[in-house]
Amino acid sequence: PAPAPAPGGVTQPLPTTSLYVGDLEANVTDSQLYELFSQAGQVVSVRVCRDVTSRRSLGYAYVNYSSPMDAARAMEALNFAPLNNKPIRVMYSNRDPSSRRSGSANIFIKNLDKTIDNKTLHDTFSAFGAILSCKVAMDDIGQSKGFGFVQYEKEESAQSAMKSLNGMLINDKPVYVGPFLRKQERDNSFDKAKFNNVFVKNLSESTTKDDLVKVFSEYGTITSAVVMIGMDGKSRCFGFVNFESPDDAARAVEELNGKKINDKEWYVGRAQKKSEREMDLKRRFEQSMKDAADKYQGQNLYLKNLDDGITDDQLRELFSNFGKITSCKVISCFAIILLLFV
DNA sequence: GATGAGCGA
Repeated sequence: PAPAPAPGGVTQPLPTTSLYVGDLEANVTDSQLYELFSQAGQVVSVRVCRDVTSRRSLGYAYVNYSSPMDAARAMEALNFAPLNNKPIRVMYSNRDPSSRRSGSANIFIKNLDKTIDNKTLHDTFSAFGAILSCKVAMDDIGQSKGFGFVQYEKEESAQSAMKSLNGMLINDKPVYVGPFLRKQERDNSFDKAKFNNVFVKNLSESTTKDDLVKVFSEYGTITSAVVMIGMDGKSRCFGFVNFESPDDAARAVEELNGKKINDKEWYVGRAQKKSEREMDLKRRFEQSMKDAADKYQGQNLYLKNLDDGITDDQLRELFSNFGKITSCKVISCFAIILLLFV
């Protein structure tokens, strides 16, 4: 039996004769495990852990040897061996849950070639230090999903694996190797993502670049500011302000968004990258196409690839000879208008 | 494109 967690955060040496066997298929039995693990040496005991009342398998087991050599041999030989067609995962038993909880030295790998299996992943990543646990994510028929996980014993192994392998070609595919993050942590880090460039819209037509500079420089040093101007030379009533410091940009957004200036309620937010903006526009466009198709099937025309400066009125005039127009709207200056004929 | 599961008698 493994020792209980040591008090006071003292690190216990790993017990070298007790193995934890995880990822068990639900029907795997003690005797199957006994038979398999006996190949590596004299097994002292085997137990599939089960729910106390339902007796259903919890999907993991312990296998104990008397000789550390046998246990080591079993780890090496039987890790990822299939039982009931599912690869088992073998590690030393460690009853101290702290490293599991902290998730330290845990890395994530994606864009893996589908031919890379558990063993290959293990062999590739064990060059950087001792691995506690490793696996390729598989679908229900045992095909690689193209990503996987490695948890090292030591943080420095994880760091050097990330540094050395991120972006490297494995079987001709450049792999991503980065820290493992739970979904929530990923979402949070996106929220806190730093930005310098601020987008401001709903400006009054008379608001100039100098006005923007005046207002925004309250919050920090500005490296550039612009009010976007249409073909007609008039303000398009939006602009961008770039800050030297992301903290200042965040503060400006925080304090200026929704503020009334010259009778206009400004929208102030993080400026989207071009790709983000295009995605957004595309989504909105597809939605408005759907809505319009539902409402006015057969009566509307769609135009795309319009010049930025085209207005509702210009289009209405252009199409007016062909019938009565009930509505004519440029949905986004970048792509689309929708015309409705009766 | 993708971010598991996980420690007993």
